Amino acid sequence: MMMGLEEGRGVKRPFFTSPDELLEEEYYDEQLPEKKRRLTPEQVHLLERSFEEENKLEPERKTELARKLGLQPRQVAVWFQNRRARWKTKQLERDFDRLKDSFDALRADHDVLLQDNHRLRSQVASLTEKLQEKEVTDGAGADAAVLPVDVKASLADDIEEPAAAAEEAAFEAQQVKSEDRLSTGSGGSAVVDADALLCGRFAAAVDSSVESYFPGGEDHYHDCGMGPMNPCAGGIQSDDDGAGSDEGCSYYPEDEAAAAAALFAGHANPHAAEDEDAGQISWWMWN
DNA sequence: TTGTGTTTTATTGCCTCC
DNA sequence: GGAGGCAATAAAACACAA
Repeated sequence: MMMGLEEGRGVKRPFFTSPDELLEEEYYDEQLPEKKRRLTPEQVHLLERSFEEENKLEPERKTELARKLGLQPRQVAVWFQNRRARWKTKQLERDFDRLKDSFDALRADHDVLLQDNHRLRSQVASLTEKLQEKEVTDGAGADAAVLPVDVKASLADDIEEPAAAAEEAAFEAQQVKSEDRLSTGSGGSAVVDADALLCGRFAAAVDSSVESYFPGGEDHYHDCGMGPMNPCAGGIQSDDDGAGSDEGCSYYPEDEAAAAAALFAGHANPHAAEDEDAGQISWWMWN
């Protein structure tokens, strides 16, 4: 069915003929329609420059470019379509890397705070033990002068409660406090508050991160980098230019942003963070 | 040389906007 | 309803290791 060039014409044409040659020989008009041909470096360069200026193609610009390049207007349109798709793919990879870095940093922060939590619990247990020994040696009634009864009861509860239950309480506290993270909280132990605070920080960081990655507006795709040299993206460069000039924005629509935020918010739960190796984080982040 | 993976060009079908 | 955009996909061209 598919006939090769050599079979069809007897001559194998080099792929990188110049635009002039293409024009002179009415190259594409004469070619077998089913054979794909790569564009010349000059053609690609001009197309890239045009894409940097504006990634969408008005009809006049399309015909003008096609005339300059010796291509069919349809080919120019297809090139722009594919170029937008490549740009979007790269942007997706950059967004993923940024979010992963943010998550890794927050997880490290969380781990440090969990260690602090554990250390402080040990201190509380040790001090309470000493207090109880002192009660025994000093006799009944002396403890009233050392600590109020309700404080001692609270401490004892904290010590006796299993770690998992304490963290559950921390998560619940976080849910309550997440709406007012910066207020000076009271009620509940400082240890638990620290954990809850972390959850709040995580959620706040995710909130701001997601907000920055998925900025508001009806059309992020066009607002961030897909438009003509917008300041957010810092301009669009060709892939050959290497690093992303079009970093810093996402093309995610709002519903996808919300989904990503929801996934992150799920990990404001310390249990989820601890179990993440087998949990949804690993699924989302590394699959 | 050949097998395989990647990139590029092009098509198709669906969707949205005017 | 037509034009144009996008996602998914096919297929040719290319790169490269064995």
